[in-house]
Amino acid sequence: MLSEICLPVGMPKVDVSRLDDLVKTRVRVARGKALFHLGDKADSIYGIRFGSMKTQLEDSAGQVQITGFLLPGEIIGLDGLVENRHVSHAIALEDSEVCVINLDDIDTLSRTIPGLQPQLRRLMSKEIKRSHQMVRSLGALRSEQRLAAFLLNLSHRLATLGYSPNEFLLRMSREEIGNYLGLTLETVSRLFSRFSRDGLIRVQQREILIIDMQALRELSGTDCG
Amino acid sequence: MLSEICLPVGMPKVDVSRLDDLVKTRVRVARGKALFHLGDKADSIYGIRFGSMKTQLEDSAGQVQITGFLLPGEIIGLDGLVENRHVSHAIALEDSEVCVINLDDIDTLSRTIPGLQPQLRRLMSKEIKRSHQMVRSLGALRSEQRLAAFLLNLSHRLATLGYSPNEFLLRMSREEIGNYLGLTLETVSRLFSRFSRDGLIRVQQREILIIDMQALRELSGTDCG
DNA sequence: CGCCTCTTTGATAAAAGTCAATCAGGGTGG
DNA sequence: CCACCCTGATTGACTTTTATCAAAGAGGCG
Repeated sequence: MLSEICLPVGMPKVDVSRLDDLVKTRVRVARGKALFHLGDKADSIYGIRFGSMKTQLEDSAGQVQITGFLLPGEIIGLDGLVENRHVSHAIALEDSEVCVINLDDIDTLSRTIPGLQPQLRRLMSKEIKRSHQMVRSLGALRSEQRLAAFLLNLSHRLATLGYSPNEFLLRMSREEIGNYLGLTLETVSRLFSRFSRDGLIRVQQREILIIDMQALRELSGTDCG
Repeated sequence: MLSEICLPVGMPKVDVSRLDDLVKTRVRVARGKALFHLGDKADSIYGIRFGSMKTQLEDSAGQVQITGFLLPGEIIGLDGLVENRHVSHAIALEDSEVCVINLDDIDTLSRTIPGLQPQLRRLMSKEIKRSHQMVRSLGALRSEQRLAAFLLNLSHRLATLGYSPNEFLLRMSREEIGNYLGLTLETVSRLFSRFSRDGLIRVQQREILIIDMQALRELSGTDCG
């Protein structure tokens, strides 16, 4: 159950009990607080149990680039395993809880659970794929396409979690969306207004109601992303 | 030696001979030809031995987004391990050779070589990190900063390989650079001309001579990227 | 109530894209 | 061997997109 949240894809049932050893620790992170900071020692990765987080890079001048918004079941901290130092900050968008997966424990357990390493590889590969999609979005799409793709992607992930794909609450500000999508907050706001005017969505502050999913898809020029 | 090209970072000497088992196969790829295509079965990753390649996404409309330019010693195919299907194309920019690393072999060998899985994890984490840097470049930097960072990054990687950091040959067209950086080929061309006019570089077709590395660094507003 | 943060909207400016015309090299065939 | 052609690169004129600056509106909370 817990394991399914943290390492969800395709494990045989028998192994699940042993997998629980992996996720001994849970950590709560209050809204606005950091799970880890750039430079922190990274000997674990984290699976979100509930809540939502953002990860962001920060350069020497203090300028920030958000690289992801994470939902329950998704894994955080995969970019810190090069030198075992986190290269980004992970900050909670709302009160959240994560489970801690120690990497040495993975290596130990993987001696008796052959499927474990390929499993972790899949998770890392998925993050690479996601990140490449992000590059595509920023490199090839115009602002309205990016925002449409962003909404569809959120919608899709929320649906996977059993929530409504049509109606949801944004956990991030216009500024954070803009930063993530390489746009200014004003542009994001204007696009929301335009989508609303064109009957694609209803938007009131952070509440989103998707009215015309198909039109959004066509606008985004992509499946999700 | 060969192993160092393919899995280069920090392995104890004793293991090297066994690692050679990993890289039994080498493949040559002629300029313009693909090492693999989107949708191909992905049971291996590839280390570039010599030459250079690009990886690119392609959407249903055929539009392409280049996600990376790869040099010798770098690993290709890490984004295909989710469903064991490649999600990108890998195309040689010049006549190249790669070594093939089978993933099942990694899992088998890792039972006797404990450092192997963490090693692969580092490689994957590095790709995630690189990709996040790319997101930052596309999301937060202006065109001239992106191109400056691109040149510095190439310079740095070539220096690591023992080549001159100041003088090198671009293996990709203006169009490919533009695609990669989210710019048009005209913008890339204009920027090269401007950098040249401002005395930062000398450029003749695809030959690049970096004259003022420090100024490029300041322009890019970053260390490398 | 009033302050504070977030959001919306407008006017204007800057950045980068588009369209179009040359220009330069490299290779091919006469 | 040289002219020509084809691809890739440069440059210019103009347009579109998006950012910037500024002001006002909406909620939420002390």
